[in-house]
Formats: sequence, structure tokens, C-alpha cells
Amino acid sequence: METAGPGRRERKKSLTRHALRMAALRLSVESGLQKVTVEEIADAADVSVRTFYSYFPSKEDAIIGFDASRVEQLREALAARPLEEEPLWSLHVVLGEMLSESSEVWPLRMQVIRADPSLLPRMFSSFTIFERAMTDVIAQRTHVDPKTDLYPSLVTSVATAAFRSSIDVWRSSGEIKELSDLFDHAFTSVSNGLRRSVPTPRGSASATAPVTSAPSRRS
Amino acid sequence: METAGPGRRERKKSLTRHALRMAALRLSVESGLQKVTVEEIADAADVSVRTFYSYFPSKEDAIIGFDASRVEQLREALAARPLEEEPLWSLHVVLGEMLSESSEVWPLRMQVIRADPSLLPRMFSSFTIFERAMTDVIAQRTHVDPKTDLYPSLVTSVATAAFRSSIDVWRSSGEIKELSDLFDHAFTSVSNGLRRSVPTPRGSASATAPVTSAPSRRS
DNA sequence: TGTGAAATTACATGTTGTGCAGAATTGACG
DNA sequence: CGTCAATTCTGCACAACATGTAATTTCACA
Repeated sequence: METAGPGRRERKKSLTRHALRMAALRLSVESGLQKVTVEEIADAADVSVRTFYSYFPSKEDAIIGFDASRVEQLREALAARPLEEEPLWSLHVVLGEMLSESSEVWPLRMQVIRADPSLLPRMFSSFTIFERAMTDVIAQRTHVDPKTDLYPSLVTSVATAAFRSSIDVWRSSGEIKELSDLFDHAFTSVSNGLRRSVPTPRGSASATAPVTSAPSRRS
Repeated sequence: METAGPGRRERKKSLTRHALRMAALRLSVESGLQKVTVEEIADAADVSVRTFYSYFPSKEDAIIGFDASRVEQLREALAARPLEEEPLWSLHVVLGEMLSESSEVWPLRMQVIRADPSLLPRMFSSFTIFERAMTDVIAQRTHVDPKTDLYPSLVTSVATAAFRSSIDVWRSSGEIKELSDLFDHAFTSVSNGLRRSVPTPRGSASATAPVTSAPSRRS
């Protein structure tokens, strides 16, 4: 009976996983990630230290890591987009969904990151598995080989780049602007080829084809 | 007399720094980064372990870290580009310069990364200081505030994204294609707004304006 | 209730990264 | 040349991280 989906065991597992993540977040919000030890986190979740490491490879991953299940959800979300849609827009939607979906963890995450900005690069590193998944889906939808064709990898990495700089500016601006606005603006700008907003109408020099060769190196 | 620039002391410092980096690279090429200890690296460079840590914050940084001096060079290179040039193209040139400039370290770096791909995300994380510098220069050249205006941050992060996926595909394709070709193609594609190369002429559905709102969330 | 698989645990161990205090090196100045 | 201050290097101690292993417990299923 019941949902017949995950057994008692699986449920307990994802429960402790969640408990560990929340413990890591709560403790880090209080004292800062560097002052929190794995032992404290494990104790707070009432498991042994060794068990913590069977759930997360490191302390940081408990804070900013990606669930494989979450990646799977996003993979399906991307696959569910209409095929005619431009891949960049599909990613726009999926990433936006991920962003707006303010689960209980995002605010805490952001608070920890604010106290320790060095976590941001690390968080974006953890996007790698997500990017790989997105690249695969897009490759499948556009019928190209992601190993040899640049397009799928390029679109996803550019999309996450838009994601990245949106968060960066949102934070450095004091979180005044609406994050989703910045995010939408980023994608519009990218799909316009990132041309400088003010095209400097004066002056005749149009966009000339850039010389491919690199300038001579100085001695 | 002489260059009157760096004193004997500074010269010795950057000498040991270089020795440590090369030692780390050479040893890692032989045995893989994980099998190499900091002690071995320090011994190979004939300094104490403690001294290593006064030059690099971690083992990995000796392999894939950025020199502050290198960042400064690239900052100047970007600042030297003509003002009329599209910022995206300026970054194209500067990054291409960095890439093609096959100093002695890049081949070794690549070899280590090939044996341990988990270093790639970490390497891109270390680009952060570089990105910050590029963002600042572009903000200055376009007369906007990088804290509130998305453009400078967006252009640089997209440029490094192009850099990123170029290397990714170059590696996953077995390093068959010329890296610089992939790189150039990536920037062309970005400046075209990343439209799908094959516009699927059959089917009547044209590219519709995407709905900005996110789809309803499932229960 | 018994059985086998999976999860948790304690223990041992090597490595990382940092603080600290003393020794060694450098460069300036008399 | 000799002294002296500043910087750099070094050894030591130490907490924390991360992993292998083997014993123990928990759970699903028959």
C-alpha cells in the first residue's frame, strides 16, 4: 500500500541526508563554515562521523553540493521542453525554475556564502554534473555528438555563466534588484550576441571582423 | 644598475615559486596528483614543507593556480585593446593569447588534468581572480558600475564559458581538432546569439517568444 | 523467524593545512 | 668589514580532514 515507491530504507536514507545537510547549514549560519567541524555536524544529525562521509564527500558538499536526484529532476524538466524551442531558452526556463524554487535550503545557502564568498566558485564547480546532464539532453535533442560538436557544451556553459554573473551582480549590488530580473536580462543579452548596449552611433567604424591571429608577444 | 626592478630577494622568491610549481607538475605527471604528497614536492624543490605552504595554499594550487602577476599581464593586455572593439572580441583575443602562449606549464598541466579530470572544475574556480580583473577593466572601458550593471560580469563569464567548453570538447573528442579552431568557433557562435546551427527548415513552428514565467510546479 | 544484503559504527591511519617560535638569510647603513 | 633590522625559512606541534577495514546493527523479504 502507500505510494509503493521508495521503501522504508530509502526514505530513511534521504531523511538522514537531509538532516545532515540542514545541520551543516544551521551550524554554518551560526558560526561560519570554517569553524564547524564534521564531528559537530554528525553529532547534530545523530550519526557517526564516518557515516557523514558516506553521504557527502566533504564538508562543503553538504552545503553547496548537488543531489543526483535533483539533477535527474532537472534533466527531465529540460527533456520536457518543446523540441522547437531554442536550447538556450529551454535552459533559461529550467535554470530559472531551479532558482525561483526557493526550497528551504537556498536562503541558508546564500547566508553561508555571504559569510564566506570563497564558497561561490566551489559551488559553481559542483554544477559540473548538472552541466554534463544538460549537455547530454541537448545533444540528444539536436542530434549531434557532444563529444565532437561544440554546441551542446557551449550552450549549457554559457547558460550557467549567465546564472553565475546574475548571482554575482545580485550580491555585489546589495541584493537590491530582483534576481529573476537580472537573470532574464542576462539571457536576453546573450541571445543578442552580447553586443555592447550603447552601440556608439557616432563614428563610422562598424564591427570589423577581428583578426584571428594573436598580437606579437612582447620581449 | 641592471633593470633596477626586482631585487635579489624577489628574484629568488619567484625562482623557488617556479621550482615548486614545476616539481609539483613533474611529479604529478609521473604518479598522478593524488599519489604525490606535499612533502615530496617540497623535497624536490629543496625546501621545507612549511615553506611550500607559504607559496601555495594547497597542492592543487601549485598545479592549476593563477599567478597574481599573470593576471596583471592579462589585465594590461585587455586594457591595450582598441576602445571601439566589442568587449567580447577583446576577451576573445586576450584569452586566445593566454591559450596559445604555450609556456612550459600548459602541456604538463593538461597532462595532469587528463589523468585526473576532477581538476578541471577546480581550475576554472581559480579563474575567479582573472574574471574579476577582466570585469573591472571592461566596466571601466564601458563606463558602467560593475556592481550594479550586469554587462561586464556577463561578458567575462560567458567568455570563460566559451574557453571552458572549448577545452572540454577538445579533450572529450580525443584532442583531434585544433583547440584554437574550437575556441574561435565558440566565440563566433556566442556572438551569433547561440542560435541552433540547423534551423530545422521542415515544420512550420517558428521560434516563438518564450514565456518568461516558469511552468507550474508539480506536487 | 531466519537469512542475506545494506547501512552504520568504531578504530586505525596517512595527509592536509596552520600557528608559533627560533634559526638562517638578506640587504642597508655606518 | 661589522652590526642590525627585516624578511624568509624551518622544525615542531596539533587539529581536522578523508579513507580503508572489519565488526555490528538494521532492514527487507521469504
